[in-house]
Amino acid sequence: MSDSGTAVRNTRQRSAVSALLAEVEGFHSAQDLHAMLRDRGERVGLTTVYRTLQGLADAGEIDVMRPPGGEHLYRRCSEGHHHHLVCRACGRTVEVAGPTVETWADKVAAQHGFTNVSHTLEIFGTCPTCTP
Amino acid sequence: MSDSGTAVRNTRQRSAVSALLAEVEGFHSAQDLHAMLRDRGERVGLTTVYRTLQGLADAGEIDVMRPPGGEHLYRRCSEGHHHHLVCRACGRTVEVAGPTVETWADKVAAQHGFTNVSHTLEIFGTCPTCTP
DNA sequence: GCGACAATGACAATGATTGTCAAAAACGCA
DNA sequence: TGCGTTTTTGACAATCATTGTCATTGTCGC
Repeated sequence: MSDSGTAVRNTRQRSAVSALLAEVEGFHSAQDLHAMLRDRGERVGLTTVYRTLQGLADAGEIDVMRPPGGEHLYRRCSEGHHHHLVCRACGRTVEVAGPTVETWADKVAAQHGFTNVSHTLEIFGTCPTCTP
Repeated sequence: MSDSGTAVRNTRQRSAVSALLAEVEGFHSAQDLHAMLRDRGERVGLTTVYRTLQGLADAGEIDVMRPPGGEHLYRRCSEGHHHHLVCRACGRTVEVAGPTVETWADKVAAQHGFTNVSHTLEIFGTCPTCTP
């Protein structure tokens, strides 16, 4: 389940998506990224964008967020595990690291005998700029 | 935005959904709940189930979880704020309270000047029963 | 009891995501 | 380097939960 025969091939489309993610900031939906690629002149199918993003997410190279609004948002993010603080009004995103939370989550899970633990955490609020 | 003229009326359908949620255990999707209501002989439209669940969620009477699989899951849960530890294999759910996390989230948000803060946290793992 | 007004519900619409499958491209190997 | 195998691509259809619509119905204040 880790690196059996599945040889991942290096294609122009995959590179294009990776390159784009390396340049843009903030979260973007798959459709959003697809549109940007087309603006750049890169011809990549929407289906391929979805699949590439899924692959990158599986590989841990990008982060997926599911805001309570609808679409999945993808973002290339810094190494290691961290979480996001998102402004409800303007969408501004701050990356926050939370060793406290990591420890707590692992501890709680262990207390209940859970193994192979992962977790997701998003914090939503109104940022200073958007506060009246 | 809190309790202006919007008078919430007490209807048979709303009671039915509430009553059902009070009896069933674990998380259920809207469609799931709708099917259960029909089995019970309660005639409630799917649209109404969705709207009622939304209302209850807004009022904080039920909890919404968005598992990485698709549908929203609703559950009547204990008072106060808490989170969930979910088994990837069997779906068993454990309610966990995390004062540590609440504090941490609020603190981090405050540090960045965010107000009106809320957060979502789910922990996924494999429960003891499902561990080989 | 009556009237205003929110709630209901059948149905259509939306819209993101996934499935399909033939054609094209990439990589391993000789 | 050339060839064959195998993955990948991409246009389109399909899926499916959720939301919008709007005429009708039921509630609640008075």
